[in-house]
Amino acid sequence: MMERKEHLFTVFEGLFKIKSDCSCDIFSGCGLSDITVKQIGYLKTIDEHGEVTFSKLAKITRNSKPTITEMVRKFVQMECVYRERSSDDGRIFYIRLTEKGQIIARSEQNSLLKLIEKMAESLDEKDMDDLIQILRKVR
Amino acid sequence: MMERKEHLFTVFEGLFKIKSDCSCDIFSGCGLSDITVKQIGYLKTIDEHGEVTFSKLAKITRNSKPTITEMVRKFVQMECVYRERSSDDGRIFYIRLTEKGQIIARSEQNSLLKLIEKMAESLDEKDMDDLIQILRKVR
DNA sequence: GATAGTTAGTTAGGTGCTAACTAATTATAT
DNA sequence: ATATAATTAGTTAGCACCTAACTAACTATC
Repeated sequence: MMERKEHLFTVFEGLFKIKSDCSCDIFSGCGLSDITVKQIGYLKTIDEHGEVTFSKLAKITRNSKPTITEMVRKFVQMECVYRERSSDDGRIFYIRLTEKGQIIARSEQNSLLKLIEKMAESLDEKDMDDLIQILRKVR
Repeated sequence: MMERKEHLFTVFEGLFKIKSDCSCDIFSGCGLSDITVKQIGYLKTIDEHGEVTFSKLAKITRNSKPTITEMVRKFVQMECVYRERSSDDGRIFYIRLTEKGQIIARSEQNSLLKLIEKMAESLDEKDMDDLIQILRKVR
């Protein structure tokens, strides 16, 4: 039993490594190797709330409006977001993710997808079905 | 095939979540919920090099000695390391990990181990063997 | 004299704040 | 309908704190 655990450990260690490498590739592919965890978190928040204004983001993240202004300025500079003026209210700007911003915001899913792709390349359909059946039992 | 990938995605998403939660538990269990990625990295470096002095750590990490002094001061404060004076040379201090420091340094392995334990609880021996056989094919 | 580690002072960048402001909208009075 | 007061959206300026790192100078030890 101990040996099985060791083998499992080794095998999963490898999987986690692959995913981590995919993640790094995503960031450096976007020219953002040193983006911070906080910044990624904020991009995810913007992604999760489709229609987000400065005031709304300030409320969601519990930050002040000037903080959001500065953050968005940086993201614009990094080409992760852009401002879109509302047609209904001349004061309002929506914060929109660029293509790059979306990639970063979804880096977690994207790197996991890459891992799944890699697995699909190496495994046949039976293997995958078995894998799904087995792993479904883990809570 | 697409459906299999989706199922795999879902199942692995769950596994990654479990591991991530284990990781967070480890840090907050040590009273270090807000330890930085850099700090964890340095503790790992200290862990990997058994016998490490200030000069050596400065060399390994490509930092200046005062930087190491300050970093170690913080880690001492966080109760992650302690200084051990060399008996051979009064100038030399070894940087040693405390129990807590070791836990943090090995948080990656520890959280993965917790995940493996959790899996061992849910799976019988055949399942585990199958799992190992299947996942071994992934490169 | 050379080396191990420390202290003093500094810089850069991330993260966040308050106070004050402009521009735009809404509410109210006439 | 128009004018004015009040409110709201977002910005600018200045500041604070933190992490991470540096150089210069120093003390202790070999």
